Amino acid sequence: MENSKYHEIAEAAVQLFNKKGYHATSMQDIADYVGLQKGSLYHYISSKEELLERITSESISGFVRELERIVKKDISAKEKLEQAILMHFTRVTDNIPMTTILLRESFSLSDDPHELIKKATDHYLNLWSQIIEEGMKSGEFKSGDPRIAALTILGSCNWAYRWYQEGGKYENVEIAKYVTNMWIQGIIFV
Amino acid sequence: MENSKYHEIAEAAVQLFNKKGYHATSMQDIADYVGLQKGSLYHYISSKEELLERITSESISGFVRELERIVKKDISAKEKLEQAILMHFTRVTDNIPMTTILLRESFSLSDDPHELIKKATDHYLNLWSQIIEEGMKSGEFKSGDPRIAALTILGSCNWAYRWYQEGGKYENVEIAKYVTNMWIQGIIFV
Amino acid sequence: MENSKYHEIAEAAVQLFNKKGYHATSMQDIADYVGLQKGSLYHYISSKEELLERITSESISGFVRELERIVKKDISAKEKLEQAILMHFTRVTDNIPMTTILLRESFSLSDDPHELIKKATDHYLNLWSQIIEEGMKSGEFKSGDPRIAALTILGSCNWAYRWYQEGGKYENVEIAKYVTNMWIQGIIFV
Amino acid sequence: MENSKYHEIAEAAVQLFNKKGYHATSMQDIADYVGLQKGSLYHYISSKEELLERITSESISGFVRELERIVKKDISAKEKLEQAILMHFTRVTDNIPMTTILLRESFSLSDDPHELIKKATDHYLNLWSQIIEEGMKSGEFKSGDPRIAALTILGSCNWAYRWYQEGGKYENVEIAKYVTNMWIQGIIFV
DNA sequence: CATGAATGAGCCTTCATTCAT
DNA sequence: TATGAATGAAGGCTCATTCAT
Repeated sequence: MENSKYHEIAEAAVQLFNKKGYHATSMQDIADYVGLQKGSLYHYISSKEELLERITSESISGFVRELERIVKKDISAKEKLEQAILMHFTRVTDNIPMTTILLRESFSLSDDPHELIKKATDHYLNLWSQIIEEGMKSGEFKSGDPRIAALTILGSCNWAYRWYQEGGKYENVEIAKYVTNMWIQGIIFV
Repeated sequence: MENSKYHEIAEAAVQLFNKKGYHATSMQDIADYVGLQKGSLYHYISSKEELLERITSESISGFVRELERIVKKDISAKEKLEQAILMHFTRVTDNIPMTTILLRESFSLSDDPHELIKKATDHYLNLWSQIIEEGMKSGEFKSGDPRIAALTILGSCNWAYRWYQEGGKYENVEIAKYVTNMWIQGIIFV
Repeated sequence: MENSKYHEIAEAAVQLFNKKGYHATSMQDIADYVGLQKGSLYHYISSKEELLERITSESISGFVRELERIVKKDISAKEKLEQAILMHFTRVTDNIPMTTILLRESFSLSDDPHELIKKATDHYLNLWSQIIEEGMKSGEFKSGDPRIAALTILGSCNWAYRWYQEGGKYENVEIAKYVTNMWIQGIIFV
Repeated sequence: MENSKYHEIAEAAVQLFNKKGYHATSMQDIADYVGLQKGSLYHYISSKEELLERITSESISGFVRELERIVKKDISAKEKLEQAILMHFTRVTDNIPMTTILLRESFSLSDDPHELIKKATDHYLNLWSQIIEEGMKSGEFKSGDPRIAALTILGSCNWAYRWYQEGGKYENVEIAKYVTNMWIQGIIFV
């Protein structure tokens, strides 16, 4: 209850950073959005960059948390990959504004916080690679470079932050399944 | 020879926009990079935004030009798709700075030039969809939504602007072939 | 009390625009005058031009307001003309800086605010013409073109912004009466 | 013939200073007008201000020259005044751009050249005052302050630079005569 | 808590002028 | 003469942040 004002501000930042970009959003914009004077924002946050830090780190943490859960499961690599793609794609598309900020704006962080995001992202990538490597070793997947495979799959899902629109022809889960299928079986008929 | 100063400036912009981002790059930065006073830049360009316009539109034009060449060829849809992926991936990775600016900064353009980029991008996407639709109709490809397939494949290649590094373990062409393979045949053993 | 800073700024602008001209006055000059940083001025105004707009429109409004009062009176055209000349001349000379800005700088406004000033000025001229036409119709005044007569009389008074100096040989009201007399009776002995 | 380029430049300055104002006119504007590069202008002039100096001093000189001719004539003060008003009004209206610059922009000159214009203007005013004083002494004119009378008459004529338009209802000479009449006889029926 | 005045650094851009060619 | 590259100072304005009230 007490933090509610902070969350209003963070939500304003999410919406505005998403829409206009981090640099193009002013503290004035945020203050207007929540109905405060811009000086008052500093009772809740310590800087504009802190907002970006929190948004991006919350965003990446969510991805990591979910993937860790999947990795730990006692299922085949193929099933893990299916679930990972499904999770990642729906998470991107369920939360376009935050994901957009994570993917497009985190490089605007200054060195230290940027490093934190990069580390989390790296960890996330490692979890992906692990799944794929597991499948390659077990013979489920064709052999190849697990890291590059992971990056490629991730890229294909991440990109959705640029094109997916709610209320379009398909639900995001449908698309997620389609994408999963493309990855698992390829696009060509055997 | 005569335009050389303009090209120096444009090149400086490419490097700096890539490294620091469009908003975080000042005209002073560009001037320092080329060894002029910042006022002097305006003999060669009319505004900072014009630089961004030129860089992004040159970048997208290159992709379009190459893809149009492929689309026109008298080869199977599968071959077109292979060539398209190869072309797109290598173009992204051969020219990381420009592609980064196209993909990350073009949304900082103001409305009119932004619209131009969006139109060109749309056209590019249509060409991709066309190839895929062709393959679906001919029975080469599994049926599905061509546009979503195109966006997914594109995303997987675009993302390389974030992770590909020259001088790494593999040449970009090798990776491009690997990615093509994953898309064509899937990641799973039959 | 609360607006006092805005008024200080406006007053500074009046003094400086009068003395140096609108273009030759910088925001720095104004800031120095009121003892603020130039960026701080923008808490009170939205642009340099806005200052000019307000000054000029306030100035012309005063003239219009006073003349409307005179026009409505139930007195002869001759008396109205006398009062109008007296009012206009003393208003010009009581407030040289503002009038100077109105007369010398309003053409520096951009199109839309300039149009507003021109409309108000036109209205003011029409009121003058009305008085004169009235006198011509009633036979008080020699017949002629009322608009040109009005412009000529106005010019003779306006010009005082260039030469009248407080503390000179005569009070402005004395001069105003003299000017009125010249207009009413001419300069020649009958 | 050789000076023709200089005169082109001066003419461009007259047109542009009149239309946009001295400060709002750039050397680039002038260069464009005459079809040179702005650097090339400096083969003909030494500075932007010099242009303003020449234009204003040429303008005031013309007025002085003409009035001196009138003052020297062996005619009555009344006739001199009539001729002076006619001359001044037609000169203003025959050459609106130059007169506009003289009347509106000469205060933008820096101290020394400004002083020259002020001296010439003062001399011009003295000639007017002389005529009027002569008439007052001879009993032709009502007695009063000759300088103030002169300034008032001048103002009424000068103002025409703001409102007179060629091709309007009346020729400027007609208006000049009307103005003369108003001054000589007053606006009221006896 | 909230305000809003104030800061000070920085931004993009303009411009009169100079000068080597 | 004419060019056009280059300067360097200045201009109006924005903005994240601070702080007394």
